[in-house]
Amino acid sequence: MSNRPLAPVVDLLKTLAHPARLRILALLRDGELCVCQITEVLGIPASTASEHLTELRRAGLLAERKDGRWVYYGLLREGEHGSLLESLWAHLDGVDLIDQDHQAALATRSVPVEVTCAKGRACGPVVRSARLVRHGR
Amino acid sequence: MSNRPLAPVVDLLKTLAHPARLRILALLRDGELCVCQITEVLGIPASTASEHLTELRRAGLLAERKDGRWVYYGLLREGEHGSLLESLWAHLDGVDLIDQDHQAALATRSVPVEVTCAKGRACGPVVRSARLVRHGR
DNA sequence: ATCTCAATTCGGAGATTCCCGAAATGTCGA
DNA sequence: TCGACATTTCGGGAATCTCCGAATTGAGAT
Repeated sequence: MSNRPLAPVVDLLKTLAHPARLRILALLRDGELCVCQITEVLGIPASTASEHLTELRRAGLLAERKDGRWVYYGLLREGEHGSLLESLWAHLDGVDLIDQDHQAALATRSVPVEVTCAKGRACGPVVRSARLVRHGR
Repeated sequence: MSNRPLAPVVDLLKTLAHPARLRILALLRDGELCVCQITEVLGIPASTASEHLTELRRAGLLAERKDGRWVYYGLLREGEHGSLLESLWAHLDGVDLIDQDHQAALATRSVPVEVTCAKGRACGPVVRSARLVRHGR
């Protein structure tokens, strides 16, 4: 049970150490969402969301499921990261942004995917308020 | 219990997401050490070690205690990060580098500080094997 | 007062991360 | 087959992180 490298642990933590990725993880606690839905809730470009999702999947935190032209991402709960995520939820509990995302996701989940995804481009600017900002340390 | 920003959580994770800082945290589980001892065990320049220690302290993970010209750093166990650290230990358990550090620290702890600190400069190159290497992802 | 040495701060070079628009890919529906 | 659209990949500019040697600070020792 030895001979194990340190790098994987560091990589996992690096993956977690980003606001958008934490928001995505928290979002998916309530069930899978497709990229366009996540894009809508987070208020970021699809390309950026896709990159974060790829990163989270590489870290073994998410699973992807393709359905037609939509790609759904869901939390991988069984992985060995379980305990770490559990304590992470505690830290995310009561965080404004996370709660707001949760509410926005409720709305998004209540309508068919087609509605949400078409809206982003057909209509005017996105209504979503919370923008991802670079934060100093 | 709301109105809490996300940034502090991200900062904590960023602080943890570094091999040298994880090694330091693991080292200090067995009790406080001074900067020169940590420098010795990790095999890195004192300035680098000092910067990592400052970062860990800023994150609320370490406390510093000054004694003469030595500065000792110790784990802050009571903080609200407790549960996160607990699951972190599990991830560090059985990692080679961490075990090696633990052994090296035993040796370092068994002699007075003066011996360890003087050795680094008086004698030839440091004997320590494990060097901190940049790791790809 | 002066020297020594542990520790920190500083300067700056190199590597990495982050982000977004543009282009590419793949699927559905007409 | 073609157009629309969700998603991914690509390019590259900007911000951040990381590291180390040099300079600085501060506390003991002489």
